[in-house]
Amino acid sequence: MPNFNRTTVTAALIYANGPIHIGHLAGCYLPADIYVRYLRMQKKDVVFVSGTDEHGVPITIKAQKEGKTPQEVVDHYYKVIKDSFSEFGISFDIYGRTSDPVHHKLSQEFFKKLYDEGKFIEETTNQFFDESANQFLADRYIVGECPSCHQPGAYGDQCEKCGTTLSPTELINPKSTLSGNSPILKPTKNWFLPLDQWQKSLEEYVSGHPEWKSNVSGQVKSWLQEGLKPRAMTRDLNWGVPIPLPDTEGKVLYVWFDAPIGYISMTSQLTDDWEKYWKAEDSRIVHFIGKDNIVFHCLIFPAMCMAHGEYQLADQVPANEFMNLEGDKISTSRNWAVWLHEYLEDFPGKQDVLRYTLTALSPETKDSDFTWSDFQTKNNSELVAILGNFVNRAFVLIDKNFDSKVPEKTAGAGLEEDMMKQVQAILEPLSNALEQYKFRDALVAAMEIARIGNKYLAEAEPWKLIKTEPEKAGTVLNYAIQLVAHASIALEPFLPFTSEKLRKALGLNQAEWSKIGDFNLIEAGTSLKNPGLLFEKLEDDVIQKQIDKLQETKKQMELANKKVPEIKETASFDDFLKMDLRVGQIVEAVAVEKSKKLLQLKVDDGIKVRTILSGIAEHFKPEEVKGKQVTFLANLAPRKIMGVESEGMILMAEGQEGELVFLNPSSPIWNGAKIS
RNA sequence: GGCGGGGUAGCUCAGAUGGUUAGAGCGUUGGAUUCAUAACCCAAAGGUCGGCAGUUCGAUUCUGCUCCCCGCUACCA
Repeated sequence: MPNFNRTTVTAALIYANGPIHIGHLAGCYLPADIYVRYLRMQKKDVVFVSGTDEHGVPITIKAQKEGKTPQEVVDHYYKVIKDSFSEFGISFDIYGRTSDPVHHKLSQEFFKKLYDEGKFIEETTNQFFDESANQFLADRYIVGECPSCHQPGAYGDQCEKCGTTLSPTELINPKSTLSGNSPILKPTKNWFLPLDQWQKSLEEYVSGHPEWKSNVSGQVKSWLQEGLKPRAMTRDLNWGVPIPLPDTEGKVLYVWFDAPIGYISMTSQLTDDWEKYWKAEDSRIVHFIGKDNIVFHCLIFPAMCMAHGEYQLADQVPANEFMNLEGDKISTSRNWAVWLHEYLEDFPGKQDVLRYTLTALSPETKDSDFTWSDFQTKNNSELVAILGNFVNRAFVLIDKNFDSKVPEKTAGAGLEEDMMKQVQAILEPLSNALEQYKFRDALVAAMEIARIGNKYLAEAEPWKLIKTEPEKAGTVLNYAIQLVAHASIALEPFLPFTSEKLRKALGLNQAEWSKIGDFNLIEAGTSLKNPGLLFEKLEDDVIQKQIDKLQETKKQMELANKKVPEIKETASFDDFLKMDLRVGQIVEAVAVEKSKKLLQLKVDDGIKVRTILSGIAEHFKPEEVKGKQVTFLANLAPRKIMGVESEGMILMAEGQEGELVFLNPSSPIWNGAKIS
C-alpha cells in the first residue's frame, strides 16, 4: 500500500439531457462533497472534479425532438446542472464538460495511443443504415414490432411495453425514426477493446481491493465470472468526439470511452500540474458514482488505463445504490422526482435541510426511500430541536446575561471533565466513518456534539447559577460556546451553509479539523453576533403541498401517457352493415389449457350455443363471467386458436390501466338481439 | 433462468470470525424542567433479526432450500 500524498476525487459525469434531482445528489454528489470538504479541512491536497457528459444518442434524439442542435441542448443543461450544484454547495474545483475542445483533444490522444500500439481490434459488422438520411442508426433510432409482445413501437434496444431487451435486428418490420423508411443492413468498421485480454489483470486489480463495498465488488465479480468480451469503443454517429483516424467520417468515440477520460481532461483545465493527480503513484483516485456506473468505473475504464499504461487505477469506488421517492423509483421521463431547482424555489435558503435529509437517508448499502414526511421529521426533530435549539440556547443565554460577550472560564459546574470526555469519544468514530465513506454514521456522530451540548446545559442549569454563582454560569456558557464552535467544524462537510453562519457568529475564520478538541477555541471576551434561528419548523401544510404536487404530476403523467388512440380511417355504411353485432349469453366458461389469456366461452346466440375464445383470463375468472349477457361479433370468420375453433368475438372496452370492461345491454334482453 | 445486493424494533437504518440482557436516531408512553422554535433532559415499552430445514453444546450470525424487493445478465418465442 503506497503512501498517498494527494487525492483525486471524481463525481460521476452527469448526462446533459435534463435537470438534476435529489437522487443524483444523494447518490453521488453529496457524499463526494462531504468527503472532499473533510479532506480540505485537514489541509490535504485534493482536487474535486466533475462535469457533464454531453455526447451520445439520447442527446441527439432530444435535440431532434425539440428542433435544436445537440450543442444547444447541452449548453442549456450544462448551465442548469452547474447552477444547481453550485447552489447546493457542491464544491467542485472544476465543473467541466465533454464537448470542450480540450476534452476532445485528450480523448483523441488517448484513443490514438491505444490504436498506434495495437490495443484495439478492428471488426466489421452489419448495422442498420438509413439511406435517405445517409447515416447509420443507433439502436434507439430504430422502431418496429416487438418480437416478444408484438406491440408496435418497440425500440432497437428495448421494448418499453414488455421490458424485453432487444437488438435492432430482432425487430419485426424495423423503421428508421429519422425518415420512417425501412433501413438496410450495411457493413461498418468499428474498434473494439478486447476486455477479455485484460480479464486477468482486472481480476488481480479487483481482488487487490477487498475493502470495496459489497455491492461494488459483488457486481464486478459477477461480470468477471461471466467472462469479459470485446466491447466497441467507437460508434457510427456524428455527435461526439471524432475518431482521430483517416476515413472515419461519421464515426465517433463511444461515450463510455470518452466520458471517464473527461475526469482527466477536466483536471487538466484546472491546473497545469494535472498529470500528477492521475499518473503519480502517490495519488489516490476515488470515483463517487451511482450503482449504474459500477462496471464502467471498475472494469472498462481500468482496462482502458491499463492499455494506455500511464494512468493510475482508482483506489476506491464508493458507489451508492438508488434513492426512491415516496416508494416509487425516481424517473426523469415520468417526472417522478424532486428537482433541485424547484426545491430551491419552494424552500429558499434551506439547502442544508435537504443536504441533511439526503445524507441521513443516503442509499449507502441498499436502495432507500425519500419521503416528504421524513424530510419534515428530520428538519423538525433533529435540525430544529437538537442543533438549532442548542445553538440558540447558548447564544440567548450569553446575550441576556453577559452582554453578548463570551464569559471567562473559572470554576465550572463540575460536569466539564465528563462533557469533554464525551466529545473526545466521538472524534475517532467520526473520522473513521468519514474515511470509510459511511456518511450516515458520520452525520449522526457530528450531531452528537449538539446532543452533548443540550445535555450539558440541562444538567449545569446556568439559568439558575446566574442568580447565585454568576461566574460558574459564565464558565458553563463559555464551554457551551466552545461546543457550538465544535459543531460548526464537525458539521461543515454536511451543512456548509449553517457552518458558515456559525463561524461568522463566533468570529472564526475557517473550519479546521485539527481544532476539534480545543476547548479554548473561542477566547473569553469575544463579541458574539447571534445568528438567529438556524432552522425553522416545517408545518404540515407546507409538506402536504409537496406531496400534493407529486400526486398531481403523477396524475398528469398518467393522462399524458394514456393518449386516446386516433380514429381509424373512415368506414362506409356498407362496411358497417357487414358487421353483425348481437347480444348473447355466456352459458359456460372454462380456462384454456396452456394459455394465460384465453377463456373458452359457450355463448347462447338465440339460435344455438357457439364457442368463442376470448383473451380475458387475466381479468376474469370463468365463474365470474358465467351467465353474463354480452355483445359479440356474430359473423366474424371462424378461426382456430390454441386448437379450438372460435366463432366470433366478445366486445370489450379497455380502460387506462389495461383493465377490461364488458359491453353488455343495460337491461336484460333476449339472446340473439341485433345491435345497430 | 443465472449471478450479485438486500430482507433486523411502528419508521429509517447499524451490527454480529456463532456464545451471557441484538443496537442508534426518529416515533410512542411516563417523568422532570422552563434558558430555548411546547423545544431540551431522564426513563420505559416495543424485535421468535423474511420463512422452513440442517450443522452445532448453542445460530439472528454458518450451510441448503424457499418467499419478497432491487440490480446486472442470458435464453426462448
